[in-house]
Amino acid sequence: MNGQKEGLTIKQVAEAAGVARSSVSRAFTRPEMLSPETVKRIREAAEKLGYVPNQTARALSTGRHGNVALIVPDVANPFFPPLIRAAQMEADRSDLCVFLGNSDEDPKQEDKLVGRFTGQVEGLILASSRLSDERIQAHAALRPLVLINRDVEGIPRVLIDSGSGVREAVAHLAEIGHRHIVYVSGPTKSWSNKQRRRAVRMAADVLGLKVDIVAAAVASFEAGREAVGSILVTGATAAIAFDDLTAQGILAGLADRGIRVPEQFGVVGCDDVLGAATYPSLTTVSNRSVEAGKAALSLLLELMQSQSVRDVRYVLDTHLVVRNTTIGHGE
Amino acid sequence: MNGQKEGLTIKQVAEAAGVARSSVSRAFTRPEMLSPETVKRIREAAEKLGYVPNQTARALSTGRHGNVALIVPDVANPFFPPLIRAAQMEADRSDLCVFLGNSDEDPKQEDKLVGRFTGQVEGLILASSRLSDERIQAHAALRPLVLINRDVEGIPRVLIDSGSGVREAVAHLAEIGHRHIVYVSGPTKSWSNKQRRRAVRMAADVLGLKVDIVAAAVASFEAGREAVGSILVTGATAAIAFDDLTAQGILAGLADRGIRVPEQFGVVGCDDVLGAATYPSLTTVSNRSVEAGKAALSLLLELMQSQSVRDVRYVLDTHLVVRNTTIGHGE
DNA sequence: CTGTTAGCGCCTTCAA
DNA sequence: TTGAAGGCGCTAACAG
Repeated sequence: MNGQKEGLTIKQVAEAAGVARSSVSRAFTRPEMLSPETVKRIREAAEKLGYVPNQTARALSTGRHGNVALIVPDVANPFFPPLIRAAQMEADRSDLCVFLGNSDEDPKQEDKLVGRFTGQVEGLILASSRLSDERIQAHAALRPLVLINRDVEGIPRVLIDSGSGVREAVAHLAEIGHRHIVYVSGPTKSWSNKQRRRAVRMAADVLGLKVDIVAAAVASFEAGREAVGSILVTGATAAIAFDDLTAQGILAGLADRGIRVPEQFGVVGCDDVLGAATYPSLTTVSNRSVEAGKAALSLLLELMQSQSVRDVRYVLDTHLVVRNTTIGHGE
Repeated sequence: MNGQKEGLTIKQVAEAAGVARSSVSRAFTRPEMLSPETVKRIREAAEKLGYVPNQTARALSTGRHGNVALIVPDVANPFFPPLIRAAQMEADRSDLCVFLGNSDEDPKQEDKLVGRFTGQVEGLILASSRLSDERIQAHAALRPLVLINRDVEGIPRVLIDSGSGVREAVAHLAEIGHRHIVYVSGPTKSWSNKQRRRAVRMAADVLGLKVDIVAAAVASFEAGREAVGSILVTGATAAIAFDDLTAQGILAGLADRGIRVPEQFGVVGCDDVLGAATYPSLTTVSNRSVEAGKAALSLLLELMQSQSVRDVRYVLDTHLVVRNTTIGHGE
């Protein structure tokens, strides 16, 4: 079974089955146009020979390749793999092959990849694109194109709203008695960081909590650990970190000073990248990246079918996942 | 710039430049066959029109697609993203597009993916393949094929030898005073698991350590946590886990029981998937997955060029990364 | 150096 | 329902 062979074409199958080449073609693409028995005969002959239709020839003739491309800034950033996987699985259900591109956070590289893919795909997904609005629009004019976490008017997009989860986090902290918290910010230019910081500010205002901002130059374990000094001098009793990695760093810095979590200090991460796989397990904001990947691919499929370029803006809200860095086991 | 257009072929470029279609083709694929000025003229005409060669047509005619495929069991398994990224970057240097496949740990699915890709790629890489030797050999007969972490004779392969790092781990534990350790095993059918278990056994024998094997049904945080009971009854004072996730689970289970790490019990992980980003940071065995991805792609490139099917077996050794779950900060 | 001429393997009108 | 023929866009001999 599945003994594919080289250089095997419809021609040999046609001869073996005693039909014309066009019938062989139809037996695979439009069996309803042929009598059931002819289809059967052809399929059997094909099977016996180990014939497999040549995708490339098919694509050249129809313009349909059955391929899509997904480009991300960094495959190794733990935020993306689940998203990639979800998109993959969804593509699989439609028998599509997916090209993966790694832009390395570089607009030039991303542009190059799009160009390289565009000739052999029916559509693309750009996740957290680093491209300018203009370039995105230019590419979208050529092929169906869906954006993830990038808000360009007129281009179908899937947005993860971390604001909703962050607001829940603030409410949760208020509820368990915190009156003064700090937000440990990430990259200042990041869209997500701005969104999160603003959400913390607004929610804290509404609930009458005092909030300070502490900057962690970059989003990393070490940055979080080093920020602990600044965090503690504010007098706050809990911190919401830009992401989980930073939060883990804060946990380490706290442990260095013998401060117990969650009894003496509460910590909340963002993106739920570690799951429950740390100890103590991190209270964090869910990321919905799986849904985002799946939704983006579904959207792309729709786009590919009906060329109508509707202006879709699909927003996924997030929620707080309470684990053990804000409330102890017993409560 | 880069204003690609649909339905633009060599024909229009040929007319615009006043040459034959074959010259246009040559201007792009073999400029050295044309006079420099002709090349220039053609290229300018192409540029002005926004012409981009059609990859599909080219592939049909030459049999070369410029695509490769990489199939992994689970994109979201943190072991793979760095590997994928490395392969990607390497492919990029040769202007290759890479298809990514997720077999979902399922041989059938993997076989399906290979079949779907095989028609439009020049070669494939199978990472931790779940396929039978026979299927792998069948596929390798059709196209250049490189294996990662799978040892099939006659098929070029890149192997990460966790054995060397595991031996270092055992030596390290012996050196800091442990006399009785346990290996917490992962999936029994896994090649890596067998390799690691054997390495522990052998190294322990050589050093005169007592070693017990405790099975964690699957490799996961929860499995590790639940294994702690069985671990403790053996009387061992340290554990080497199949992977980092399991090790984290063990850490959690130990903490549940108030057992301090590393003072009362030592823990070593495998694969260095978390980096130093946990607290206490995990002593573990490096994974070399980046090198593996890069090497696999280089190997594939060689294979694709010289059809000589040499029996390459490229082994990457690993090393122990000592952090804080075996030795405290002070030492 | 450059033009002419066949295909690559398949799909798809158009007739029969 | 089936066959014949042309073409998708490009490359690769073969001439000139």
